[in-house]
Amino acid sequence: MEENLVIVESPAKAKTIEKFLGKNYLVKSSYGHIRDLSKKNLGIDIQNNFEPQYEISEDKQVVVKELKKLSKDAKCIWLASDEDREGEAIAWHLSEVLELSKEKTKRIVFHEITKEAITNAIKKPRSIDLNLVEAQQARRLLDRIVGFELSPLLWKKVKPSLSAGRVQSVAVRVIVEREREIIAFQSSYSFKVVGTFLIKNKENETVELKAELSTKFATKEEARKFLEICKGADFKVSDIVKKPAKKSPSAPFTTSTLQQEASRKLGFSVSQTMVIAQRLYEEGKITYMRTDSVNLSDLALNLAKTEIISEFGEKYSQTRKYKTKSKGAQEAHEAIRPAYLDKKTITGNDAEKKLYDLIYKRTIASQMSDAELERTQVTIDISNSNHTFQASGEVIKFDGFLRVYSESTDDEKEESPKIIPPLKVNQVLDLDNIKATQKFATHPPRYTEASLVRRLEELGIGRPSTYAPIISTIQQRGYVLKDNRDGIERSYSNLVLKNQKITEETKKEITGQEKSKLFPTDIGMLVNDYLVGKFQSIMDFNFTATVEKSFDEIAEGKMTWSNMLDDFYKKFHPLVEKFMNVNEYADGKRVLGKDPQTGKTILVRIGRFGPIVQIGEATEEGDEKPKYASLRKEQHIETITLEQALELFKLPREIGEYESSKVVASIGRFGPYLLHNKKFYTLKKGVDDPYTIELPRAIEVIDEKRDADKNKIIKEFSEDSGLLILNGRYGPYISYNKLNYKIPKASVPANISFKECMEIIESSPEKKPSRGFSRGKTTNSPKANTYKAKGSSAKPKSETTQKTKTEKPKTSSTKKTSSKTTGTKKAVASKVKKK
DNA sequence: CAGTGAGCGAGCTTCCGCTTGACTT
Repeated sequence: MEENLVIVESPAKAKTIEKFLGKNYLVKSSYGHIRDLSKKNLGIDIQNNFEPQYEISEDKQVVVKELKKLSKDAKCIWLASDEDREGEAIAWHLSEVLELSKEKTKRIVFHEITKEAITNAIKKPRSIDLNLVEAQQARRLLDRIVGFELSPLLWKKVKPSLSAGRVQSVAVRVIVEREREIIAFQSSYSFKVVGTFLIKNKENETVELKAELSTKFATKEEARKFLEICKGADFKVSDIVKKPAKKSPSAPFTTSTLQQEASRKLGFSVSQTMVIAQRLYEEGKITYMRTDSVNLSDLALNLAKTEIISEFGEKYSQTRKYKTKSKGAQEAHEAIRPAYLDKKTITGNDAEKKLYDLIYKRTIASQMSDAELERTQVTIDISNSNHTFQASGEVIKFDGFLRVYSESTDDEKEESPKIIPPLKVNQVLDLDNIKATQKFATHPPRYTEASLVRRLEELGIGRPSTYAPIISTIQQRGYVLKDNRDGIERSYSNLVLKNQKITEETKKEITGQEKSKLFPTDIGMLVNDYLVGKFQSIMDFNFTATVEKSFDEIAEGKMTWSNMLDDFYKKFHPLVEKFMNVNEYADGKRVLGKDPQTGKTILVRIGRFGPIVQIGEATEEGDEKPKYASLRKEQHIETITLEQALELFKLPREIGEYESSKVVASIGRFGPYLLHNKKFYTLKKGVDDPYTIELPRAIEVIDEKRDADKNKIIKEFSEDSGLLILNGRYGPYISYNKLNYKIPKASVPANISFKECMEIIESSPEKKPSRGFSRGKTTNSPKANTYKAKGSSAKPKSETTQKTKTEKPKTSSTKKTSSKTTGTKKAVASKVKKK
C-alpha cells in the first residue's frame, strides 16, 4: 500500500510523474472528466435553482471504482489535474465521487512536467477553488441548455437528428458567410505591367531584371496606349533605396498553430495531426499536444540554447519568452515541444518522423536569433511617361533562425524574393520586353480545416481539445462538406512589346480549383439562416467572448453562477418556446419561376432526401401530383437557375424497349447510367450522354456489360443464389448477399465448395453492410456510433433474436463494442442457419 | 454502389470539454 495517491488527467503524464516522485507516491489517472450531466434528458433541474444531475459516465465506472479503492487505502490524496477551469472541476468531481475528506486531500498544480516543477508543487498544496469549479459548471450548464433546447427545435422545424450549439453553430456560420461572399463576388480584372531589362552583372554575364509598373490599367486599350508610349522610350534608374530589415521566428507550437502548419507543410488533416501527436506524446517524445500556451520551461530554454550553440554557434542563440495572445487561453501546459531537445530525430513511421521534425525545428527556431536582411527598392523612370517601374529585392545578410525553419503562409502564390543585380543611379537600362498581363481578382478563399481552426481561435471559440471534434461534427451533421473542385478554363490576354513591336496573345488558365476545402451544404445554409434569424445573440461571433467574461467573474467570486444562468435562461427559453409552437417550417423554399410548358410554379426546397426541384405545388390548382427531381451534387438551392432546373426534368429519359423491358437513361449518385430490367449500366463520362443516347447504342452498352459480368462470375451455387465466387478488382472473392469476403490464400477459387464458403463467411471478421441513400458522402466518422443508419440498410434488431453460435477469435471483455456490432453479424449467421 | 420526394407513426436524435482506447480497410 502506498502512502500517497496522486491523480492526474492523463495516463502518460502519470507515468512520467511517477518517475519524478519516487516510491512513496502512486500516480494514477482519471482519464479526463469522470462525471457529466445525465444524458437521458436535460440533466438540469431548472426549477430547483439549476441543480445539475451528474452521473458517472459509463466508460468511467471502472476507473472510478479503482480510484475509490486506492484512495481509501492512501493516507494522502493529491489532486493534480490541470490548473484551469476544467481541471479544477475534475478535481472537485473526484473529491465528491471518491468521498475524500478535506484533511487528507490536497490540490496541487504545475504548468510543466519537470522534476523541479512537480517537487515545488508538492511543497505548496492548496484546497479546491470552488469559485473556479462553479465557473466551469456554469459553462457546462449553459452549453447543455443551448444545445439541448436548440437541437430539438431543429428536429421539429427542419429535420431530425440535426444539432446546434454555442460552438458548432458559429463554426458553420463562418463557413456559410464566406460562401456567400464568394457567391456575391464580382470578378474584375486589370492589366499588370512588367518590364524585363537586361543588365550585365559583375562577371559580365547578362541577367534579367524584372520590374513592375506602379500602376495597373483597367482596360486593354489603356495598356496598349502605354506600350505605344514605351516604344521609343529610354529607361533610367532614378533611385536605389537599401534598407536593413529583420525577421523574427514564430512562437513555439500550440495545438492550433501545429494543426495549421502540419496542414500547410505536410498536408495533414486536423484530426490526422492530433492522432500522430497523441502517439508521440504517449511515447514520451513530445510534451502535451492539447495546449494553448506558447510558454517553454526553463529546462527547455536551457537545452535549446546548448543545442543551438553547439550546432550553429553562439551568434545563433537568442533566448526568448513568448506571451500568449489568443483570447481565452488558459495555459495549463507548456507549448508543444520535443520532450528531449537533444533528440533531432526519432524512430517511428514516416508521418511521426515528419511531425516530430516540424515540432523540433519550430521549437529550436523559436530560440534563435533574428534573420537580418537587406531590402532593395529600385525605381526606373520612363523618358516619356510619368509612370515608373519598381523592382524590389531581398538579400539575407545573416540567416539566423531561417537556417532551421520558416513558417508557411496560406497564400499559395507567393513569389520568393529576388536578388537585384548591381546597379547605379542614372544608369540607362536595356529593355528586353514589356508585358501587360490580364489579371483577374480572386474571390476570398474558402476555409480549409486548419484555417477554420485559426478563425475559431481568433474568435475565442472552442478549445485545443475540441478543434478536431468540431470539424468532424459539422461534417457529420451534413452542414459542411470537405470537397475538391476541378476548376474551369478561362482565357486571358497578354500584350507584349518586344523589338518595338506590340503583339497580342490569348492564353488559357485554370481557375477556381479547390482541394480539401470546406463547402457549406444546402442544409447547412438553411439551418444557419434559421438560427441567425431567430437567435441572433447566440449566433453572434462575440457570444462566447461575452459569456466567458461572466465565467471569469464567477471564478473571481464576483457573480453567482446560478444568477448568471437564470439571466440567460429567462431571455433564451421563451424564444425557444415561441418558435417551437409557431406553425412554420424551414425548407429553404425558393420560387424559380413558371414552367414554360404548363405554367405551373417551379420551386426548389429541401426534401426528405436532400434538395429537390418541383413543378407545381400540392396547394396549387389542378389535381396532378407535383413532379420532382433531385439537384446534382454541385448545384445549390441558393444558386440554381430556372434553366438549370428545367434541365433536371429531362431525366430520367425513356429511350425505348429491349427484350420487352423499358430502357431508361438518367444520372444518379455516381453519374450517368442506364436502367434496364432492374439492372444498372454505367454510362462512361465523355463516351455516352444520358440526354442524347439512343436505343441501339444503349443496347450495345448493356450487352458489353453482360459480357464483362460473365467473366466476373467464377462459380455459382445451386444451394443459394445469393452466394457467388467473383472476379474483382483485387482478385477473386466471395460475395454473399452483397457482403464480400476474402478467400484464403491456400484455396483455388473455382474449387471451393458451398460448405467451405459458408465456413469462410462465418469465421471472417464482422462486416458492416454498406449503406446507400444519403446524397452526401458516407461520413468518415471517427466515432463508431455514427454508423447507425436510419431506416434503410441493415435491420439488425428485428430479426435476430435467436441465438447462434458465432465464435469470436477474441473473448471481448468490453461490453460496449460487442453489443453494438454483433447485430449485423448475427443477421448473417442466422440466415445461414435457415437454409 | 445507383431509382424515391407518401405512407401508419413509436421512439430516437442533441451540447462542450476533459481523456484514451476499441474497432475497420
